[in-house]
Amino acid sequence: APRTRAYVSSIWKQISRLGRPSATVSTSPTKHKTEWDRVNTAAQHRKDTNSARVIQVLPTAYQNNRSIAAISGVKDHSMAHSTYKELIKRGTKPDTVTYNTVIVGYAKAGELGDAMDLYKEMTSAGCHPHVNTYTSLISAFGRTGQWEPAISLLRDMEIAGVERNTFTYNATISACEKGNQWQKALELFNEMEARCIKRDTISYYATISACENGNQWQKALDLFYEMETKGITHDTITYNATIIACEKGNQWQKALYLFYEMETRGIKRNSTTYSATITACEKGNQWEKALDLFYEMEPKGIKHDTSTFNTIISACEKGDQWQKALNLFNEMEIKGIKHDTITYNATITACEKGYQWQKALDLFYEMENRGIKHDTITYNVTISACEKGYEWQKALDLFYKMDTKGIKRNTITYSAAISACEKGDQWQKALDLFYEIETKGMKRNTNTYNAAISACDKGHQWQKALNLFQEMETKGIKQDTTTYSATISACGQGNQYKKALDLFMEMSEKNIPLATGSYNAVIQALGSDCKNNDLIDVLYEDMLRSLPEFGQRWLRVNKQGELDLHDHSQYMAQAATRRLLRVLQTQEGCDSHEKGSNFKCIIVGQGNNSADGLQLLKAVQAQLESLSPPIASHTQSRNKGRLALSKRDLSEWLKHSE
DNA sequence: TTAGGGTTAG
Repeated sequence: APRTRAYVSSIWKQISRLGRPSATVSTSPTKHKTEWDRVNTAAQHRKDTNSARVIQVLPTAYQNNRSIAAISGVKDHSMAHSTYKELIKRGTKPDTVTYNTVIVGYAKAGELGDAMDLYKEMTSAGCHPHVNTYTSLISAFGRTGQWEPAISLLRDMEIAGVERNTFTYNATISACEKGNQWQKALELFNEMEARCIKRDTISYYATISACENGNQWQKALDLFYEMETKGITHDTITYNATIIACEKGNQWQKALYLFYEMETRGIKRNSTTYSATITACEKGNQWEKALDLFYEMEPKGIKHDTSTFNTIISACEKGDQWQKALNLFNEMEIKGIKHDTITYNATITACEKGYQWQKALDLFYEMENRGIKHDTITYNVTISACEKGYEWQKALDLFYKMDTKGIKRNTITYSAAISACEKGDQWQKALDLFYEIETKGMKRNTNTYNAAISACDKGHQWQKALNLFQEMETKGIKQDTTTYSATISACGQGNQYKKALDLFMEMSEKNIPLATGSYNAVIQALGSDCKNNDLIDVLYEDMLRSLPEFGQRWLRVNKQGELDLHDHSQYMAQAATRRLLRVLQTQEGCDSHEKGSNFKCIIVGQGNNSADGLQLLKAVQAQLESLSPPIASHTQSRNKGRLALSKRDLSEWLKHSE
């Protein structure tokens, strides 16, 4: 750079020799698009319109090239570009060096169309591009993820007989990495060895990164350890890339291992290292570890900035720690670290997950006041937050506001809005939005279908739900647990218990994981339709076996005398109540009159699957009263979620049923 | 006289 600066000043001296331009001319470069223009203006300023003298400033191709290079190295490329154009207009013939220089200038500026035009012109003019010119072109394509032209340039070199070196290959591998072509990257990496081209740290780095992008953490790790055997030194960046590969592959322990290895090997950790490791912990549900790492940074002299805060806020969000996320958000304020769109998005997401729609909305509007830009993600998560809070109209307002604000919607936006309609019992509106997706040139995915099916379920449109379900199959869209649960539930609403049961059985056949919702849906369908309690009880037992967290609740029945019916639907709660009575009947180590005496209450708090807790409470109470002899029950005034059974009635019933 | 390759994060 100092050398180039010297060229510039020498050119400037040449220009000045013709008469120093006035201050107004020299200090306002924006007025002059080219150096040529500047010289001309200077000449005119002196009332010297003898263009021949002006041309003398840059008379030969040699000097032209120096000038272009100097300008493109020190100033901006657009200036080199226009200087070049000006020279060509004046009849200067470009030579190999001119071409190379200008192409590189274009490539650096990302003007790939111009660069390639010149590249073709150069080749047809019989001038050969230099290795470095190729490399810079490949690199420029790579930066925009265009791996195909990058590779084709590499092949062009072979045809033109231009020797390829480590730099060229590195740039091409990097292009494949950016273009998500990990196999191609690996091929090129192997090709280097076959052609005896030395691989260096960057070759490894670029290939590891490509594997990381392609979710090939194992390959990335292999390459990382291969470096050691080949005597290529690791540095902070290769460690970072490998940690990121482990993070993406959900290998948080491996990421952490590499993180600690850096310390023992004396390799400096920077904020990227911390951020990547924190993200790895976040993915492994280790938000506490993530926080430890975060607070370890400052004592180690690594400053927190917006990015590291963004990472840790996101980790707290993933760990369902919305309050911690908000605290960190406020800590930034105190420390004077700027919030950006990502900070807000992560914090809003934390609030959304914590069902804090009001806070989410506050943050959304705070952004407007502070001039921080909203983007698609901001809208998506805020819409979701409103949806979760049953504020479906607010959600739709935001959805439409995107139009006026010129913010693009994506499939996620639509899914969120459809879910909001579902919450507001607007199934027609939900379907309208669902069909709008394709007309806007976007693709529907599992989530959009799930949202639409759920809306149909809520709107008692079982036939429509089933149609959508089948449409997924014909279109090859993956059906997941939610898809099945929602469709089963819709079938239940439409008194199609056979269909519901078929779908439920199909889940196991297709290895689709069963969740509470799936059991809830099928039991609900059976309960409301055929009322086959034996079958329901079998399914309930099956659930206790396959979902251990539910099985564990039953241990509390004996230990604490409580039965927790959270997340139970109405008929599932009744199945649980029947099971409770059976359990109490067979309680061991008790005299018959003691059976059930330790039992305190049934917890009928509002579960996710009970739209209102009272419904569940009433169902269980009615069931107990329908027994013979009936069992009376009552809630405590301070906690409506706990239903206590009359001790006398229970003991009476147990005696009676012996 | 010219010219090249490397970091994450919602």
